[in-house]
Amino acid sequence: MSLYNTTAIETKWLDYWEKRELFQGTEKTALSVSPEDAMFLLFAFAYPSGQGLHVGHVESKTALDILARFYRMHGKAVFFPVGWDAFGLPAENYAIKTGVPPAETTKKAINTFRRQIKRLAISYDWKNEIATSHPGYYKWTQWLFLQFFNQGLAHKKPGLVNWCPSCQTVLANEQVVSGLCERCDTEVTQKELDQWYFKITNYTEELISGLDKVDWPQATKQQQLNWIGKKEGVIINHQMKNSNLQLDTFSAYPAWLFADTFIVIAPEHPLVEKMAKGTKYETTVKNFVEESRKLTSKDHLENKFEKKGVFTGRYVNDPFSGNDMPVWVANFALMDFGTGIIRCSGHDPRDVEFAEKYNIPLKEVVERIDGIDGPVNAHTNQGILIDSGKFTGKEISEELIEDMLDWIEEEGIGKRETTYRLRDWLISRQRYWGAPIPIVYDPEGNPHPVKEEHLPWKLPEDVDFKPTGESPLRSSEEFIARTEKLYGKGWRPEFDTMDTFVDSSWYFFRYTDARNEQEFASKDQMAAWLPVDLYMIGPEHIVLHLLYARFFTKFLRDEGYISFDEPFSKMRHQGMILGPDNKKMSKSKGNVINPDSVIDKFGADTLRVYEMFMGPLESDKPWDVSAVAGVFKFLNRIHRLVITLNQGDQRQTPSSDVIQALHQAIQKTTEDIPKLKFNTAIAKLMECVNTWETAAKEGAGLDEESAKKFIRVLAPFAPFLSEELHQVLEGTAKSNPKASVHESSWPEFDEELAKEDVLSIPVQVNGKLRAQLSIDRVQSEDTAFVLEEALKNERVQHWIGDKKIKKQIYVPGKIVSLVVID
RNA sequence: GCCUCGGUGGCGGAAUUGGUAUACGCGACAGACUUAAAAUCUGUUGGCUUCACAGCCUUGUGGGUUCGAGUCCCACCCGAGGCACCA
Repeated sequence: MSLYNTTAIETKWLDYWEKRELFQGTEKTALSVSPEDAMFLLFAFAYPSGQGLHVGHVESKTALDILARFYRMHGKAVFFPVGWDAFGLPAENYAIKTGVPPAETTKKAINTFRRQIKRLAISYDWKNEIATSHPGYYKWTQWLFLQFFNQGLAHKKPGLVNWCPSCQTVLANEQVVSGLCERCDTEVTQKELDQWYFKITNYTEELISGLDKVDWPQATKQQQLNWIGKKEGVIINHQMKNSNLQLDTFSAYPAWLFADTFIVIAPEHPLVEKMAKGTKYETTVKNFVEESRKLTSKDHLENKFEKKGVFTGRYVNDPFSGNDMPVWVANFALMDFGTGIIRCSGHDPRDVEFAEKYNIPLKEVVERIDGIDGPVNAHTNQGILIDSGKFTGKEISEELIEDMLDWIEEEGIGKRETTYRLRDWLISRQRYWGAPIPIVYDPEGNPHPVKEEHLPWKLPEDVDFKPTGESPLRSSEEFIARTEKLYGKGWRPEFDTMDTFVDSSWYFFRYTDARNEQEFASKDQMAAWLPVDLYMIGPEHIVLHLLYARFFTKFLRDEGYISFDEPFSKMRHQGMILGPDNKKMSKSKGNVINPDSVIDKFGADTLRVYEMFMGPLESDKPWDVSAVAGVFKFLNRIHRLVITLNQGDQRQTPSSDVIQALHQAIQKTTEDIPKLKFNTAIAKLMECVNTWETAAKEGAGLDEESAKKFIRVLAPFAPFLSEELHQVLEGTAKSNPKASVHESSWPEFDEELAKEDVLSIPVQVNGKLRAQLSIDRVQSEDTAFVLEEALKNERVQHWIGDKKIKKQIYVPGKIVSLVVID
């Protein structure tokens, strides 16, 4: 038996769909249906890398494509757009090496992706395609920047920033991973620079509470919360002796405040220099600060267990004990947590380690009640307070802590405070291939927004790509001349470009109205489609992109453009597809599977069905070369069954078995597809084919009408084969093709036909399975009858013997359970 | 250390949310067709005991609840990911 010709079928129907412009230009279709029938399916748009499509892209794109086709067959309006996160470093780095402009490389890469995606029959709406590097797109990225600027949410400030010496640019906190640059793994250093920031921290509380409104994986929500890092505690004010300086400390464990005996301050803290000035410790302190500034974040991590510090020569008054507390500069105090200053006690193992090293006296104020040795710490924070002023003798509890905080506030010693890990978003990048920040400076150096009529504020082309540590745009004569011509002599443009995460924070708005030249998107179009019904995104984008996109959404709501406040109602992540060796695919390991070569060998349908059949969408799964061939076999069996059905005069009268299998398959796919459980849906289709094949051998396979239903259910998974078979059955495959199978409607299933006629009811005696009863479905409702049948059963009788039946249970249609006693 | 998700045959995985554990696929073994191989087709396939009928065991480990637990509860072990000198 020969195999069907995948290439011939696929080119034929691809061509036909393209001519028909199937599912293209769908942006207005939401207007003709009720809002709940408008589905916006969003794939996290990709960076068009020179490597082309990999099998991981295929998985998530296919999953969404199946949903798109499924919902269209249900008469819903589906919006399934495509675009490119086209600005970014790889194209620029390539330009540095070869001199080829990023615009060219990017265009080429997009063309490759487009060809590969079309081959897969992903039913994207190509008429609404976008690319962030297109002036028609970044004009609005810049316009949005100006809205933030006008509202005071984009501002320039000096500060210590993360600097990647290899990429020659600053990085956001989010782009530094364990002290290394997220992209190139170079050690990140600190640098003092004037940079642009977005005030995402204005929305911190809302970024937390909004998570309750969305259907996202729990782990994703948790990671966002970790990143925001909310922590409640108390700020205590301290007056410095012989000085007008005041030190504020942050404490998350107020029960120990009476135990604190000394204070440490972070080396980067601006007060360090001031307090040491004029004391005999000035030089020691200065040297220590210098030394720690030189450390990269990675050094810092590697030295993490060695605590170092120096005394500043200063004391503060302790509002709790009334004693003097020495102030130390220490490397374990972090500038970006709390206030950068800590009160230290014998209850924190870290403080203890430091104090013992430098012989600083320690104190404890909690008497343990759990009988364990050693001081009470953060994990065993219970016991009775001793030597704690008016709180002595009280047991630590939530109420006690509230009382202490009330007292602290009444006494004016300090006040309740919540700190966050989240910082404002640094968006300046000293790179070429990004959207220019639309700001110009007057001769005095004051920033002014670029006028709206000058947008898009175009990225100049006459630049030198070689990295110098300064923005490449500085080398553009055209850029400077343009600014002077439009704004006056002595004016100069901002030379930095925006972080590419700015581009991707609003692309889903643009999709809804991609060709609008008057607005970033019209309110009507956004209201018609948004929020996104399902967002499919890799787990690697959980923190950065999602946080930023949510921030943009909340801002645009406050500006009155939209009325919702969370952009992605439902989100799911695809798992990673691993190499056959169960390891992450990588060129160096030589375990990369190329989707093009799989298509060449087995066709796009096999690739799609295999990837959906591998296992649950969200889990990581290894590639199995022979299982791919198994899927191809499955599709060939379908092809054979349908082709022989249409040949000769062997008209089949389907057996009840095969009709039942068909209705079960329709039912299962109807239920599983919206739940993204594609693997079990396909398993059911396979079972149906198994039954069909057996029945067909006896002349009792599916009739033509039933076969057509099967093909329609198969269509979202295997769009090419199902189109071919659909047109074969319509008699239109060779010439004059008719309406596509993908325009047909989803078949209904008959629940009665899907049910088994005779049920096999298991009987348990004392919890052990002892017999199977065959009961007619109608009779299975009759409890008395089934129990009687069970007791009559020979095997059941054998296990009961002459023992007494204590209890008998029948769960209709499921199981009989008998309990006997000796 | 904290948070999250997991642990089921040789492998990928299924199990209607407390009701026949191992669906479906891969692999393996045996057979048919063939000079032979490939392809295709047919059977068998969790473990142990048994000539067989059949019985016992089995969802990381140990307890518990229940007529009944992969599923619920408690304790622990292992793996993956995230956060972390976080006061």
